Amino acid sequence: MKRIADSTVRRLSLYLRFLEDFEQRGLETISSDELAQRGGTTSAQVRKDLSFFGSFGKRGLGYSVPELSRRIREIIGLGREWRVIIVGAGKIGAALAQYQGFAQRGFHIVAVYDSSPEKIGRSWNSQTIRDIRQLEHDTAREKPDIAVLTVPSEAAQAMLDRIVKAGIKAVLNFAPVQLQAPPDVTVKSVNMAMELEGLSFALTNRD
Amino acid sequence: MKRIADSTVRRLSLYLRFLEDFEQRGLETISSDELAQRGGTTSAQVRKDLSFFGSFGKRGLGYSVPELSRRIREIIGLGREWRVIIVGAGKIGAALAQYQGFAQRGFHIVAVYDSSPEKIGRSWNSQTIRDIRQLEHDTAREKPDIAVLTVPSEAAQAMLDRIVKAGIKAVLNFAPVQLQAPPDVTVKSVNMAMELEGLSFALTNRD
DNA sequence: GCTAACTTGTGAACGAATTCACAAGCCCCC
DNA sequence: GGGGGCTTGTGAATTCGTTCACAAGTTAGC
Repeated sequence: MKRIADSTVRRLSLYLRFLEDFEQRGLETISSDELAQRGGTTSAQVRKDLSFFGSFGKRGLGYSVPELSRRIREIIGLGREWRVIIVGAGKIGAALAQYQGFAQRGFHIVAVYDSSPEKIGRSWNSQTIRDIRQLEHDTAREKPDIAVLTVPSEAAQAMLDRIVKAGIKAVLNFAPVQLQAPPDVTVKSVNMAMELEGLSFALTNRD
Repeated sequence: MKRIADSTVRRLSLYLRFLEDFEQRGLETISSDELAQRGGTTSAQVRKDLSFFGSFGKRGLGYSVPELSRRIREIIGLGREWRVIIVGAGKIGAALAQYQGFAQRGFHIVAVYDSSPEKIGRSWNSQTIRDIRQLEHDTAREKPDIAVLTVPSEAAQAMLDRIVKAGIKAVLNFAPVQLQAPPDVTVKSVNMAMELEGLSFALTNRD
């Protein structure tokens, strides 16, 4: 299959959100233009994005909301449940663990780890915080799909190495550092500091 | 000035982090290639990024770590303190409010707002949570530069409109929705759901 | 069944961002 | 002080992503 741009996948994700909204309101069809307006893009972009995966619309009419919805979910891989572990039970980990949006989309938190003796054993939103030393052992048995990494920057690379070695192929990193991983492991980073600096730049370099 | 790509600014932010690291370790000079390797890019990319703003290096030698560091800080606009307000005192807001990385980079949280009577008045990491109804009044007086938006999705657009009307020109949004703002207002979004779906896509569409 | 009004799907044109490739400059050592 | 070994800065080439533009298909109304 032709390589799909990251930006395309992000937009699909966005379209899906609108489609679910439309679905709930009982709307039957939607045009690429309506989708584009809500997503802040163009109708050509929407059609191009979808065309990488097939042709889902009807000329003259638009797209069937339930069908397109289903198709995008399928493309993104939301048809199944994903098993997620959270590594690092700090403030961000806490916020994530109880964030409802995850479960809704099929991302189920199956374990939470930390290294601090005060935290290990404490209960946390229906999860007991486990000792990080169990990571490899648990992973071999429970086969999580995705690791969310919320440890301090200094520890992030070493922990990623352990996660990779344990066989997990997808990581969402919250530490504000650049991580190195083998090519068969996908790492996405959420870097608030970087976003803030983007704002700083925008405020500083106005015309 | 020529328009600078978003990706360029993000990389500058990244380089700066490495430079600060080098600075602390007392290193004097660094080459574009070393910077590139840590940042997961190429030396040509590094040099091109910098060349938009001037020529800071010495041929044959590389870049002076302290000087380049200073220059990038200047470019990004980190020479001054930015006044930040947090709108929405939920779990994510809490995690952000106590995140030390912000203050280190000159982003100072000057106020936290919420609409819930149980939260208003409570103290929170050296800030008292204020009534959201004060937003316009406070903003006129305290002139914050940046608003961090951590309210539920349903409330996000309406709150953004208020923030914009109050005269704030930069917003960091954590609600997983697409927001509309006038062109003179910069909005950056951190969307964890979207990143997770990116991972789902990557796991699903392996070769 | 024909026409008018729409909307999709997609090659082609365009534009933006990255990579290439090399001249120009600097340092060190002999 | 001249040569060899580096490294920058930058036009040119290339790759990648977006937008244009239009043929082809669909629906509705008459």
